Amino acid sequence: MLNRVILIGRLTKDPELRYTPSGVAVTQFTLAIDRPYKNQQGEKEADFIPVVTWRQLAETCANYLGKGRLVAVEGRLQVRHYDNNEGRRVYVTEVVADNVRFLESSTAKPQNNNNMDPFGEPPAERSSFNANQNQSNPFSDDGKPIDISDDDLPF
Amino acid sequence: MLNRVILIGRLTKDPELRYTPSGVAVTQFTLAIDRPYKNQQGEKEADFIPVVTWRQLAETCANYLGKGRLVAVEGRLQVRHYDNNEGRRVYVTEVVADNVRFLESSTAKPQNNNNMDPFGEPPAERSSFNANQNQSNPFSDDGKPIDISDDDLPF
Amino acid sequence: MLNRVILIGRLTKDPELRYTPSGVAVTQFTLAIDRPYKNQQGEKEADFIPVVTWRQLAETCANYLGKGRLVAVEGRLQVRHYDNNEGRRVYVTEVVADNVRFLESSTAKPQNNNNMDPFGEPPAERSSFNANQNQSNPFSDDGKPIDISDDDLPF
Amino acid sequence: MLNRVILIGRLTKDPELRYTPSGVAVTQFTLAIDRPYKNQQGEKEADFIPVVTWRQLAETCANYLGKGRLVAVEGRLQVRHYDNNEGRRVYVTEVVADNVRFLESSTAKPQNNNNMDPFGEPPAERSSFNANQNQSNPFSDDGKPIDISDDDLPF
DNA sequence: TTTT
DNA sequence: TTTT
Repeated sequence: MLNRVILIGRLTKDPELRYTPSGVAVTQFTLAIDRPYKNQQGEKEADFIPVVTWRQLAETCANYLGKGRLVAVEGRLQVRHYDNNEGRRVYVTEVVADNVRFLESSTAKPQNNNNMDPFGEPPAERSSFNANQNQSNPFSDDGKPIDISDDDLPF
Repeated sequence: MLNRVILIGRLTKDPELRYTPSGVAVTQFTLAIDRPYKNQQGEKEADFIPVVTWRQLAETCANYLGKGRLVAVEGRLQVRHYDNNEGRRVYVTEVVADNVRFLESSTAKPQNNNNMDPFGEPPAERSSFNANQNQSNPFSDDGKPIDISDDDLPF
Repeated sequence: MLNRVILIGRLTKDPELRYTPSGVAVTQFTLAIDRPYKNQQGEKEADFIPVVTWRQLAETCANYLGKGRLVAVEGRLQVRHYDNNEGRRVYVTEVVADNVRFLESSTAKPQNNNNMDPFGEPPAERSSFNANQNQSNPFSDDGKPIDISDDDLPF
Repeated sequence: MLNRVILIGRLTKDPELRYTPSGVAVTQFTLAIDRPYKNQQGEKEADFIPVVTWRQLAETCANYLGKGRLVAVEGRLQVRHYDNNEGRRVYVTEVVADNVRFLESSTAKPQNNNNMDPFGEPPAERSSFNANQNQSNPFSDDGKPIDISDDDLPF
C-alpha cells in the first residue's frame, strides 16, 4: 500500500535511452551508493541499484546525466520478470523513478550526445532507424537483449 | 550516500528464520504491495518485494509475523550476489530492514510456532540439529539452497 | 530540492473540512505518533504532527477518517505564516499530504457525517451557507479563526 | 509509529552550535528547499525548514557546514513547546536529524571558524565562558533566548 | 559488469 | 528573518 524509495548516489555509466515498441522513452542506469560503514574486512563498500525512468524524465536523464554524476532519485520498487534466451524466468528488482534531482553544478552540459535539443520530442525516425540496424531486437542500441516492454509502463 | 526504503504491505507467507554459519539470526519474507493504479488491462497489480531482517529483529519477525499480516518496513536497498548451482552469478535486490512495525491488532499472537519465549536467545542446539540433517547446507530448513552468508551481515 | 515526509500515526480528533474563499476543499488533522523509545523519566511519549490535505483528498479524509484511525501519510513539509489578532506573525510547520492510506479495516464507515456520497463534488452552496452564518470568518465551522487561504494552495 | 523525513536543501545561515545545561551539543539551522513548481503568481518559492542536530553530529555540522551549503538530511519530525517571555506557550515543529550528508565538494573546509580540530571534544570551558557573559542565559551566543533544554534530548 |  |  506504500512503496517509497529515496536514493542519493552516482551513475556508474552513462544512461541508456531506448524506446518501447509503441515509442515510449525508457532510460536505465545504475546508482553506486556508498555504504556509511566499512565491512568486516574494514573495506568501504557500495550498493549498485538499478533505476528506470520513463517518458519525459527518461529523455532528460539521457540528455543531462552521465557517468559519475551525483543525483537524488525518488521512486518506488518494482519487480519485473522476463524469460531469458534459455527460457528461464528472470526477476529484476529496480527503482522506477518519478523524480530525479541533479545535485551537481548546473554548469554540467549534455555529454557525449549529439542531440541539440535535449528537451524536445523523441525523434520519430529513431525507432525505425534502429529497426533497420537490428531486425530481431529493434530497440536495443548495443546488441544486448532489451527486457523492457510496453507492459512494464508504470502508468 | 543515501539509501532509504519505506514499504507498507502484507507478508505473502510465514517468514523463514535461519542462522548463518556463525549463528546470526536471519529472517526473510516477501511483501505484497498493491499498486495504486490499475494496469493497461484494467487489472490491479501488486509488487512482491523481498525483505531481510537480522539478529533480534529477525527473531521478533519470525515469532510474531505470519502470512497476510500488514507491516511497515524501513530499511535500505541492497544487491547481493551468489553463484548458483550452474555456476552463474545471480543478483538479488532486497530490502535490509532496520525497523519493522506491526500494523495490526495487538491481539495477534505468535503463529504456528512452538517457541514460548519469542524474544529469548536463539536455541544453541538449533544449528547443530540442522547440520545433522543436511550436511552440505546446514542452515536450510526446507532443502532450498540458502544464499545468505555471514558476508551479507549489514553491520 | 527534495522534501519528503512519511508518517504512520492515529488521528487525535475527527478531521475538519473547510473551503477556501474560492471554494477549494481543505482538511486538517493532527497525527499522534508514538516515539519508539521512552524519555529520561521512563515515560513513553508521542509527537503530534499537523497534516493538511487539499481537494479530492481532503473530501475523502473528511468523509472516511475519524478520531483514533490509523493512517499512513506521504507528503512534504511546509511552513505557512499568518498574522494573528495581535498583529504577530505566526509560523506553522505542517505536512501537506499527497497520499493518505487508511490502515484499518475496510469495514470502517463514514462517521458522524451526514454526507451520503462522500466522493461526490463539494456542495456548491456550502460556502455561501457558511458565509451567511459567520460574516467575518466565512469558512470556519466552529468560530476558530481559519488561517488557511487560497495562497496556501500547494499547486 | 513511523516518522521519517528526508530533505535536500541549502543552509540559509551558518549553523549555531550551543550546549544544553548538562553540556550536550545542539546545532540548529534552517534549510531552504526550492519547490518544484511556481506559485499562482508564477514565482518560484521555497520552504524554510528548521533542523536540529545533537551531540557528535551537532559538532560536525557546526564545524563543516556554512550558509549556502547543499545537504541531505534524514530525521524525524518533532514538536517542541516552550513558554515565551509573555507567558505564552509556543510550539515549534522541527526536524531532528539523525543523518546529515554533505553534498558538495569535499574541498569545502571549515568556515568562519577558529576551531582547528572540528571533530574533537567540545571545549569544556566553553559553557562556563558563556555563562560569564550572560548569566541568565548561559548557552546563548547572541542574546536570543535559547529554547532548547535537556528535556528535548531525543534519546 | 560498476561511481567519487 | 532566509538559500543557489
